[in-house]
Amino acid sequence: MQLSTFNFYQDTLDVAKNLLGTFLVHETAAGTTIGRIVETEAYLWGDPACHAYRRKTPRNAAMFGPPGFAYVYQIYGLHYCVNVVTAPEGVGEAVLIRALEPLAGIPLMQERRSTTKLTDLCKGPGRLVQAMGITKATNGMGMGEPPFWVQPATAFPDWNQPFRMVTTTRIGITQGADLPYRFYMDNNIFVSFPVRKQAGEKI
DNA sequence: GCTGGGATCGCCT
DNA sequence: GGCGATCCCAGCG
Repeated sequence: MQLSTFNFYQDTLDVAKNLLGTFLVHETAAGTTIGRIVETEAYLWGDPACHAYRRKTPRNAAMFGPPGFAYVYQIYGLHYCVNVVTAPEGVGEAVLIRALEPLAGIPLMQERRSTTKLTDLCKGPGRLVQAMGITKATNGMGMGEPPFWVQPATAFPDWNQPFRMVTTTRIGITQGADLPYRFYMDNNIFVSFPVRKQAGEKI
């Protein structure tokens, strides 16, 4: 399998858009899982919803590192979410991966998630983390090479289908709630909240 | 040093 | 659709 050539050194909003259609691969002792990224959100420097907004702490330290590394954090004391760190070292920006279309290692995902329903495996940031076997130990790991990496959309031609991108506001935040920083594949059943305020749309 | 809220999910009704 | 679980840290005092 070719190694990743995904370019993490882009504007964070471009990384969020360009991650759609790429493949997230995780090799573990239990097996390899692969999912197609169908939903992302961008968190920018100076954005009040961004975990790096205030200052560097032990929790958000990975966000301040160089692009292409993982930022994993615990939310609501229970679940974990995974981000791709972007922006130069010292600048805390990242892209949250919110949903995947399960493609390989599905039995392993089903075992980890305790369900066989395909749409319950990776639909939502906490779920995909569990299905892929990502833990807090993944925090700070590189995402450009095994065992955990992003494959460009062209890596698996059979799974690389065309899609239309939808831009909306982000999920579950109060600060910066009106910013159009969420991107997902139109009409994809693995997207977590298909109906949301879209870019330029009035409520 | 205490308090409150958060980039969520699963179970209940 | 509503709620409880339960960790990290910011803000206030």
